[in-house]
Amino acid sequence: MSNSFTRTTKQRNAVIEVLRDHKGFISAQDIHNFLKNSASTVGLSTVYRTMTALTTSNDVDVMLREDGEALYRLCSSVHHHHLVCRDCGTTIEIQADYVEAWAKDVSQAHGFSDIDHTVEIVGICKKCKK
Amino acid sequence: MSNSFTRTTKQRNAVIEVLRDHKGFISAQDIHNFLKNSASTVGLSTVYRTMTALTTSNDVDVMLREDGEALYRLCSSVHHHHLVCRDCGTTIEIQADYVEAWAKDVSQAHGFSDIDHTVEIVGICKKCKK
DNA sequence: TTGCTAATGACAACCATTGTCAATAAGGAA
DNA sequence: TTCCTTATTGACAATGGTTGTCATTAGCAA
Repeated sequence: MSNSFTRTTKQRNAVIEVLRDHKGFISAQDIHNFLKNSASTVGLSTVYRTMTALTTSNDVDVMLREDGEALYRLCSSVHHHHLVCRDCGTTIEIQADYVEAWAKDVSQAHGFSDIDHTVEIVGICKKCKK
Repeated sequence: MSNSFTRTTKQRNAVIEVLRDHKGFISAQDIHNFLKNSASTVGLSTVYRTMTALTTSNDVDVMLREDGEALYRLCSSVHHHHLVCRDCGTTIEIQADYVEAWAKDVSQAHGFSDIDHTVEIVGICKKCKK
């Protein structure tokens, strides 16, 4: 955790706690709702601010759902992609050097520079298949 | 164009015209603004309705910008990915059988089924590099 | 304990998108 | 061509996620 907070607060810890306990991606709204029904309430603004900070420091990954809502997840800091269950949200991090190389090659071949890429695979996991 | 409209209207033609003339992705709001300053005004609701229909019929690709706003683009109907210029929006369609196969392999290896995947490469094109 | 100020939270503001509904117009029938 | 049915439109309201505002609160260093 290499975030850029200058102070430690219980609110932030509560948010990070939720992220830790939650396997898979979760929205800011859901984090807020979850905490509402718990001992430590945290304001919605604070949840958003915390997510922005954690995103900037690369402690969480962001993913956009089809309707545009942002989903967050604690993650390893090395570059990776996701295999996400459409049903339960369970997420597996994937590393794929070949895909990285491919993205680089393709873009260079077309004269593109300063490349960034997104690779997400969404499906139904074994558990939800039943 | 295999859309599911039961009638032809000038509004819809105007929207499709804009998509034709625009190289790269464009938002519904921008299509609306563009038409506002032209001969044929089209209501915002109609733009959205048209985009929804064209998306359903697979005549346009949708892409979500970082802020969650949806961007649209006329496209070939075969499955493909995009190489997009962050600056001018110019888009190149990419086909990559290897990546398809990889996505399938990885997900099967983890017990996932009913797979869908997204691959987007964003960078700066040659023209904008200057 | 005190003081500075980062951080919080309630609420308003923003803005893309969707819903509503009366008015309009496409296009087949007569 | 004219009439009629109804798909489509457009102005406007409503929704909902996200960001901005600002007075109040609370880390934490001295």
